[in-house]
Amino acid sequence: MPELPEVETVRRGLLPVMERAVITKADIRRPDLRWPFPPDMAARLTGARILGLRRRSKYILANLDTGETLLIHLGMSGRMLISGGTVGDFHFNHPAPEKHDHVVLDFDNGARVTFNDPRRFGAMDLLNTDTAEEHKLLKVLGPEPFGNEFNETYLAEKLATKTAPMKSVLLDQRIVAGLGNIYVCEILFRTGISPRKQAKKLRQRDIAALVPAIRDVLSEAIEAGGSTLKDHRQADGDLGYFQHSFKVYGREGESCVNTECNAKIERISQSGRSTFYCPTCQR
DNA sequence: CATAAAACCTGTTGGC
DNA sequence: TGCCAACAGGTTTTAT
Repeated sequence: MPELPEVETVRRGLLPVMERAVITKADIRRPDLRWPFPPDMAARLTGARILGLRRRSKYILANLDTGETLLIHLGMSGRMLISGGTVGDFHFNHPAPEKHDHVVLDFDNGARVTFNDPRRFGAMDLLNTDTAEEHKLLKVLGPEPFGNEFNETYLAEKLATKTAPMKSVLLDQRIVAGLGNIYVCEILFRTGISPRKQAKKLRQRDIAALVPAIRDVLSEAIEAGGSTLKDHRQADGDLGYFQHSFKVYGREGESCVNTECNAKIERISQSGRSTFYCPTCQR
């Protein structure tokens, strides 16, 4: 489900119910997702107050007042659903747990946050807040696309020696963090770069164009509340809308959106993932 | 080291 | 309607 825009949308949805709230109960309904949970995770979460929620790449990080940070990754199919709480005079009840509801957190404000993940590629872990960046899952990440570290000079240096195709390179979280299959396709279309193009063969002007294109596509997607394909929901249950703005993703066989272009969008497979692109507009 | 393929899971979809 | 293959938003691990 989630690339950076979806994760950011989920974070923003969780913020009003989780920030400053205390976890009154942690129901860990199975021992693992992608990896085993810390065996005492429930005890370490219970009674903790959430001081803040931030995002690093596709990870949500909840800073606790216990000196620990709760790390959350949604994998391919993970969702965070809010229930309960009080809006005005109206009190909402909690629904019974459903299939694939793996972790249920209750808060002192009456709200409940449920982690649901059918494919279980998601993850949760607890780490020391002071050394969070050293966590094995975080230390391998490249710069945030919106950060100052990510710029034309940096990208040019990273691409200079790579023989891999641009599609693979932009999916590589060590180069820039947060992009996934959908948004890489959209970014390459917007910049007119072929997904098959070897990274080292990019022209400087294309490298220069990539930096703002990455930021623009991600910003627009966040603005739209992410993309809803199969199961992405904002934390409040609303749908994202950016899927209506896809220019190539999922459009195999359709006409290219450029009116002066007569080509059809093609789908190819690159390192096991589907790539959608216009063979005429992207060179 | 760089790159590609396989692996982890379950659910949905489309073709026959 | 039923069955089965293909595919799905990710990322680590294993192989080449």
